[in-house]
Amino acid sequence: MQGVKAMVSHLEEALEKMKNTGVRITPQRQAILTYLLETMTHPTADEIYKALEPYYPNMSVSTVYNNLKVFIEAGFVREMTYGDNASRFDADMTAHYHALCKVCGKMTDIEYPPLEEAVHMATGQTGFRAEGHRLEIYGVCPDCSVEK
Amino acid sequence: MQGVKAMVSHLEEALEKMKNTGVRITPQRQAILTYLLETMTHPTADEIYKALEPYYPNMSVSTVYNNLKVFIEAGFVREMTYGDNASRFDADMTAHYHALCKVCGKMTDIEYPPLEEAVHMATGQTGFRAEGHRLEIYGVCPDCSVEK
DNA sequence: TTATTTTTTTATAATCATTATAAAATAACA
DNA sequence: TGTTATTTTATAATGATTATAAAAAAATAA
Repeated sequence: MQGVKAMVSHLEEALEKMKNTGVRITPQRQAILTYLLETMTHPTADEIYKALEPYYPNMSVSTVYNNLKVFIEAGFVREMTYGDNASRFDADMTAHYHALCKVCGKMTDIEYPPLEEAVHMATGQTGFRAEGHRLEIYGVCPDCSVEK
Repeated sequence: MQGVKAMVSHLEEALEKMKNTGVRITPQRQAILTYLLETMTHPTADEIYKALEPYYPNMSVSTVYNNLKVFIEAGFVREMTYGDNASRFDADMTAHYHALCKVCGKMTDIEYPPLEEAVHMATGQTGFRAEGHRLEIYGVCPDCSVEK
């Protein structure tokens, strides 16, 4: 949870960085970024769009998507992807985790002792009743590291 | 990595359990499950469909989806979801993890020391060059635990 | 300032994974 | 064998995201 002060400075920092890298600071961009910094709910693109629609009556959903991509590339925003790839299925029900290659999309098993402690701490902290968890490493697989 | 022996027994076990719970063992079901047990590539629904198409020329994609759901409910298969929900965006770039409520969809922050060790071990094991990682707890949030 | 160029936004259509629906096929059971 | 329940198929619908092209806005040059 970040305070108002940190939030404002994050906004200023972001605007500064955008200015320096030649990315225009449009009203829509400022609104989307401000909304993301203000809200704690990890909104979807559509939620952002709906929240800003009253203030920007003819803003397009594309604008939200386009600018989210800009922010992600600039490192201001992080995406938790659930929507742009197909689900993958695994018949190995033993406890294990996965590494995903961002180049070729390959998914590799990781053998690692279950993160009981982390899960326990998380449930205590959030009050969640945990039914499962996933750890995923994102990066480049050895095959894709070779070339280039 | 599971051996052929374990695989066969998993198949038999699954077929047995299906028989006991009144789920019919159709050729398509057996083919999908066998393929999932044989392959190590964590295939998508479409990959499964394409792999089995030559042998079952008029099988439908729906059949793949339907039966994957059956297997998941029976506990034979696990789904790594990337495709049935919208992405969520977070402007808090500090290292933290998330808990997701399967009832209301709410996403809650978890403060936890970064899993450096797990990531390090994973990169050593897989040869991946890691650029990031995610830990997610799945379960029911306190609000949704109350009612029912 | 005005004209020109570049970037951004908008509106709309296209794509892709997934789900819903209903008819046809199959299997179980009486 | 006839009847019922389940499963498969084919097709359409949905929903998130991306692509495209024209319009608008901002930056730059003259």
